[in-house]
This record gives sequence, structure tokens and C-alpha cells, in this order.
Amino acid sequence: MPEIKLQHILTMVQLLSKGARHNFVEVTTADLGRNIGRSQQAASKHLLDLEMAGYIERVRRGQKFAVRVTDKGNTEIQSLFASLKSALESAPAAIDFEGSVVSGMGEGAYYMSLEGYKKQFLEKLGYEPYPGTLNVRLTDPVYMNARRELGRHPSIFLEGFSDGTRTYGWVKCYRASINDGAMENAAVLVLERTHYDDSMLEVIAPVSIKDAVGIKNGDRIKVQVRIDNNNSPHQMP
Amino acid sequence: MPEIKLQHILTMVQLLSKGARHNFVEVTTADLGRNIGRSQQAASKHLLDLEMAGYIERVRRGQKFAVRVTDKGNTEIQSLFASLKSALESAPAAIDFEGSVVSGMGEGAYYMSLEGYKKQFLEKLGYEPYPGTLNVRLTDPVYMNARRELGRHPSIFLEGFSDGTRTYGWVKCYRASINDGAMENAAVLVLERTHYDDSMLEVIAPVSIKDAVGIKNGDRIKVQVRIDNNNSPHQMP
DNA sequence: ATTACTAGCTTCCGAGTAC
DNA sequence: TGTACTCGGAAGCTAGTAA
Repeated sequence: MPEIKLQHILTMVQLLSKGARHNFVEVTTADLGRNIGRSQQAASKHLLDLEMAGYIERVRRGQKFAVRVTDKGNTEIQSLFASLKSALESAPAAIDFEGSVVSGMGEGAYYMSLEGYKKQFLEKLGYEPYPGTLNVRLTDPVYMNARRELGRHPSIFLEGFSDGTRTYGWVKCYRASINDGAMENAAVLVLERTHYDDSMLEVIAPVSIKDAVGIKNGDRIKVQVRIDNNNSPHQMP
Repeated sequence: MPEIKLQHILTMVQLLSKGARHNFVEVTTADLGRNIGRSQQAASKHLLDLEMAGYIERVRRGQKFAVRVTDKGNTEIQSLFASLKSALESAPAAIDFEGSVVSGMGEGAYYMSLEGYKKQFLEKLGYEPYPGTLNVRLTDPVYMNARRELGRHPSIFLEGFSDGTRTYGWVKCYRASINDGAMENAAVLVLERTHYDDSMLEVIAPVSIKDAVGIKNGDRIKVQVRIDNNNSPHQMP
């Protein structure tokens, strides 16, 4: 929507930051050039262009000029800025995965049902997981790569603990939805111990995911992990 | 500080708004070109440049590419955006005037001492003005021009009133400081009735300005009117 | 359908310099 | 000191087109 040329942005911002919104401020083209990282001649040209476009006004002041940003110019910059802002802020913060359901409700199920994790799930995630994790096998290298980097994002962090006999590592949880919203309150787990397999995604939910969305082993499944700031009561290495 | 080229901003923002921060998203150069208002070829070049600079990564996906913004690329855009934001927000919102003190404590003093105004001053400005306005004669056309437009800014608005015999117009107040901070709690008045003289600035304060800053008729004086959102309990035509 | 190369045009910039 | 002109070169863009 904004009509202003990209090259003029820095010049306009520079003028505004010098107070040229409401006052005529004295700015030399040499100074201006220095500030925007261009030559004096370029700055001079910018001012001429901007004046021609009605974005600034200038009045002679002895040998120099005093410059003020017009309403039109200010509107232009603000609207450009606003549209950039909204574009950046509306950026969806989610990571998509796609893979196939594999059987694997053995080991994971056992660990996640331990009291040391269960009470943290309830407290931090808001529910106790249905016993057993759903395992999703990723095949596309793009998804495996994303899986490898998943743990770097801010997470809901479950502390590790010890039961006297052995220790259990931390768990990072990421809220996720299944198959384009068929289930919204799932969560993907990143475990401290399993750095061994980047092609596997472990998913939990308050109920049986297979039953809730009607899938069985071997079916394709989509998992969308939300990275927005919902997750991050804690942040950890 | 940002190293990214201005021409690439729109491209990066477009990618980010499509979710390319966390996922590889499929974007064709033709679509991208359309979105940034350039040709398909230009978009293609942008992607090549950005990839070369390490701001994005691409993977072939059949015939198309899937694109993701790297950490470096995201940092670059965010920092550019942040510096623009801070430059725009730090922009001083004040209008400077300079002129000479003239005698003129007659008429203004009378009006401003009317009960209908006095109680509004106390309520909205926080003090009762010292009886009498300080008049400042502006000579520079730049200041006269600014004076003419002063009333368009958000103000502390005093309602007009009637005493049964005649009516008294509204008054807009703008907090102001005198001579670079020698006095901080002055206020400039814009009266409904006086559209007749753009070269005169009427200033009030809780005490005698002349005494407080040590000036007399004929002296040069600087008045800085603050336009920030401090003023604007009301807004009015 | 896609990406991206080439050629040619336009825009932008910097150096030199007039005023 | 200032601004801003001309001019040559660099950068950016588009159209055409190859792959």
C-alpha cells in the first residue's frame, strides 16, 4: 500500500528522529548523507525527491535548509511501518510435521506415567496425558531437520527427578494440534535422553489420539507444533 | 547497524508472514514477485541474493523450492525493525518557537481571570494561572506558520461558557517550557476568537514568567510546546 | 508448470564541480 | 561553508527465453 520508495525510508526516519515532524529542523545534506550511509549528493537527491512527492517541506535558512516532514509524509512512513509490523506480528509461529503413525506405546507410556512427570504435566500442561505416547515416524528430511531443532524453542519445561534408584531427565513440551485441528490440545515431547532419533515425534494428549481422530498404525498424520509464547513458563538449555 | 539491503526487506517480510520463520514453505518466485510488487525475475534474484547472504535456506521440492528464513536472517530483519521503531518512537514531539517578549498583559489577563476559565485551568492544567498572559511576538515566518497550525494538535481543552450577557470561546492549552527548561510548567494558549494574529503566542504559568526566568519586554525568549500525548484529555475541532 | 540466465533499460549513487 | 548540477558507473529491474 505505501507509495514511498524504499531508498527514502532511512532518510525519512532520520528526519523524524531529529524532530522534523513538528518543527523545521536544520539538516545539512552532508550530515544527512552520513547518517543514512550515503553520499552528500545522494542525500540531496533524496530531499529533492521527497519534496517533489510532497513528503517534506523545506525553507531556506540563510545558506542551509530547514526541513519538516509533512502530514502526508508522516502518514506514509507510519503506514509503511504499520504494515510491516502487522506482517511480522501476524507471522504464524508454528512448525508443521508430517509422518506416519507407528506402534510404540511401550517405553514412552511407562515413563510418562511416573508420578514425577504426571504431576508436572497436570500442573504445567493442564492435564494428565492419556497413558502412552503416540509415535510419528518422519520421513521427509525437511521434517527430520525441524525435529532436530525443535528443542531450541521456548517450551513448557518439566524438571527431571530421581526416585532414589535412578534419575529421569527433563522433558520439554510443545502444544500441538493434530490433522489441521482435528485435535487441538495435544503436545509434542522432547526428552533429554532421546537424542538418538530425529525421525521420531512423540505426541501426548488427554485422551487417546488414535481413537479421538480415528487413525491407526501406518496412517499419515499431520502435527502442527505451536511455538508462540504460550509455551514458556520456564526456559532452559 | 542492519546489513540487509533495503530492496530485500519486503521479500523477507513476505516470507516471514507466510510462516517461513519456522517451516520451509513453498513459495513460487512468481507469487513472491506479485506480492512484493516486482517481477518474477526480481523475486528470483532476491532469493538468490538472500540465500547467498545466509538469510534464507532453500530446499528443492520437486520443481519448486521450499524456503525458510534462517536465524541470521530473522535477526537481521528484527534488528532493522527495532532500530526503525526506536528511531520513530524517540522522535521528540515538541514544537519550538522563538520570539520577543512584548507587553500585553491587558486583555488576556482579564479573560483568563474569569471564573469560567479559572476553575477549568485548575482542574485540567493543575494550577490557576498567574494573572496575565505573557505575549511573545514571533517574527520568523517559520514560527508564524507553526503558530497557525498549532491548534490542530491534541490539546488540553477548556470549554467555552456564557455568563448570561455574552459568550466566551473555548481555549486550547499546550504544556510548554521556557528558555530550554528555565521554566517547565508553562502553557501556551490557543483561543477560539483570536484567529487574527499568527505572530503572537500567549503563554501562562502558575507564577510570573517574567520574574521567574528574569526577562523583560523586548528580550528574546524560547518557548517549546510539547505535543506528546500528555495533552489530550479531550480532543476537539 | 517451475527457476534463473541474458540483454537492455532505468534508477541510484558517488565524484567532481558550479554556484 | 552550503546545495545541487552533470556524468560515468554500479545496482536493480523487466522482458525474453533456456532448461
